[in-house]
Amino acid sequence: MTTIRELARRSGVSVATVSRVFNTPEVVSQHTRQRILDLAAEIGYLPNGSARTLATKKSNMVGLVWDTDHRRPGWRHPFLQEILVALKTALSAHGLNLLMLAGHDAAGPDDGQRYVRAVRQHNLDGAVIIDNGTRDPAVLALVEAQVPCVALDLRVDGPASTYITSDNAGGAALAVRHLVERGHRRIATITGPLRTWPGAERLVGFRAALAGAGLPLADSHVIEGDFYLDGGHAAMNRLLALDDRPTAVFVAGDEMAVGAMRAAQAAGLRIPDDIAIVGFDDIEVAALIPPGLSTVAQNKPGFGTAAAEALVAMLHGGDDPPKPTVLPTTLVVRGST
Amino acid sequence: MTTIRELARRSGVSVATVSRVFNTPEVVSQHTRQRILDLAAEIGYLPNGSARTLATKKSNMVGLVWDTDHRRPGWRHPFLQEILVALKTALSAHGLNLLMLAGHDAAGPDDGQRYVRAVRQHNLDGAVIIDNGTRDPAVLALVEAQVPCVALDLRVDGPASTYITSDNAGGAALAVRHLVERGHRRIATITGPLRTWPGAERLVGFRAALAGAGLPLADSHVIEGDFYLDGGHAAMNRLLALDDRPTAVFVAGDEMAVGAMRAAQAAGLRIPDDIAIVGFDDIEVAALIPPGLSTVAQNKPGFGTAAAEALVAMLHGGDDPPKPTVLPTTLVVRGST
DNA sequence: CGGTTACCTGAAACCGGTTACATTGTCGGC
DNA sequence: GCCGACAATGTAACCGGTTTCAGGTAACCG
Repeated sequence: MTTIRELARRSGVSVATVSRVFNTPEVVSQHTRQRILDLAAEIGYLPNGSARTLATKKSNMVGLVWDTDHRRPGWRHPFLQEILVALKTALSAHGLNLLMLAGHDAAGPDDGQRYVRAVRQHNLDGAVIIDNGTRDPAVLALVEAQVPCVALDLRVDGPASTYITSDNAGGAALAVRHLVERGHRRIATITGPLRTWPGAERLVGFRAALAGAGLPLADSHVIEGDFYLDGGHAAMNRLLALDDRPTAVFVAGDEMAVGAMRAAQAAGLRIPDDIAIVGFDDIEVAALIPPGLSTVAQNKPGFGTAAAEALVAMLHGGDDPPKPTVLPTTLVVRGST
Repeated sequence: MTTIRELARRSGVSVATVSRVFNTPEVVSQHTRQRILDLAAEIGYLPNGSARTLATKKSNMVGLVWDTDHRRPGWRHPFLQEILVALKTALSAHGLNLLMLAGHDAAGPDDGQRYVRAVRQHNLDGAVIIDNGTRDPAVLALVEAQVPCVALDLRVDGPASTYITSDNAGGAALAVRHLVERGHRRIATITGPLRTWPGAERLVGFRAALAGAGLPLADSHVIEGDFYLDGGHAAMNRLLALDDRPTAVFVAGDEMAVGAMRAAQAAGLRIPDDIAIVGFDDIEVAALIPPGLSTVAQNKPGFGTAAAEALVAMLHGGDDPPKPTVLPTTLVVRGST
């Protein structure tokens, strides 16, 4: 484990000069710089990150806040992996690493300050928050503490935070217009949890698009779901039991949509002839389950890259946080409509 | 940002005593300890992780090596999310955090030492490696550098490393015995990439179980796949074109199995009557795609918890690395057999 | 009552970097 | 020939902890 003093000694300069070679190379003469770099490569010198962080208070690490929903043990994010890949790639291009922060199951006190504590303790430069639908006070504490934050699918608002989200309302409208074009007039919806931003926005877009098409919407045709398969299944059963059963359903999440399709099929209905279904997300199963789920696709890697860019902008820029990013959605038509 | 000196000053003791309160509380008198702890809580003192790491050379962070396969942009791990949840939970119970290391797409030189560099630079205590099928030299360099490592589904061998894997051979045998019980005699297989440990082992188990049942295996009935949907599709088409077409196929990965099912269905075959299929993994789609994919289920969270335990054992234990963990597999029977 | 011993605490060196400030040497201009 | 500007480097304080070593006090013992 060679240190900076060792390298300085061997190259006959002071530690300050060596330090400058790595931090402000332009101020050290071409000649000594090259000599030091060569020697560094030869003896395999690596600056110690902790020492550097201690001195500069910058760690080049950002926290990843992604906690499970303790009320829902089996909770899965529909496309966490795609986000993570894109996020990691985009961050590491800027020399940033991702530290996964311990959630509510961590050791130690859980007073709603756990993320703030982690950030302070590790000198994290910022954080990326992946919403899990629980209104976790620890997350809010993070934006309140003015840690540079970018949240995914969670609307946060603070002097050092911004968020990334899909065009949820627009996507819902795409779905509605598609169904209207197919001739549907009685269109219902199974929403996400309305306390979540995507859940709420997709319903807003749905309502607006229906109104825009001059179509009525019965209260019974709006059922709040939970983004889970079973929830979609149950919600669809309630819709099917109605006297004025809809001919089409916009389901605000693919997982639920799959559950809804199964409920419809179990009830002996044919898709799309007896009932059409449009989902949201475009997860892998959507293409695989017969007759194919038409759905509103989200730009999954876009979340990761946009989050990274926004965060880097905050870290380097310094001034106001970037405006929220709204990722466009696209309609993917398959057999269910 | 209160420091240890500040806390020491305010509580009228030396920094050494404060430090001891947090590290070796038993050596400081009950009375002063309590006083310091109270004051610490009151003014919100948090030990600085970087300073601590600098002094102790322990960071309480472990690296997560999980890189994408650059030859396969869309590559997804079949159950990364389950592993991550379990891993994170189990590690944080021991006060350990997970640092996601930048892969081949990182900034800086890529000479096969990138993970070793990252470990040294951040003083990581160890690493968890999730195999991606590429024989990445940077991963091997990590175990060679004797960084405490535990690998998932990758057989590594070193004085400071161990691995976790499913009982791949046993699982394959479960599948074969199940098919034999159903009366099948001509059983083929679509394997994973044979350079991967699961790919190779599942074939070994398959062969052994067939032999154990006294059944022959034609060379043409073994097709090497790639764990991808399209690969499974193509491989199945090759099997279907054979003169002695098998009546059952053991497909060594669910993703491929789904592709295989679609190929069979596209060829007008009925599942399971014309051809039976057993997969491996038990991913979510397996239950959703009609008629339901019978499959060998892996203990997905088990990978994460076992990895955490093995790593903790290495970090605390100090002596020989723990024996490799082999997680039991179970057969899940659905409509495809 | 003197000498151990055990227990608690403090002083100071150290971990490996960064950086404000001081120093040295060169060069151009007058 | 002197002065100021500038470029290159060195000195040393500092970041916030941990830990070795030594010192002081009280209890215990014969």
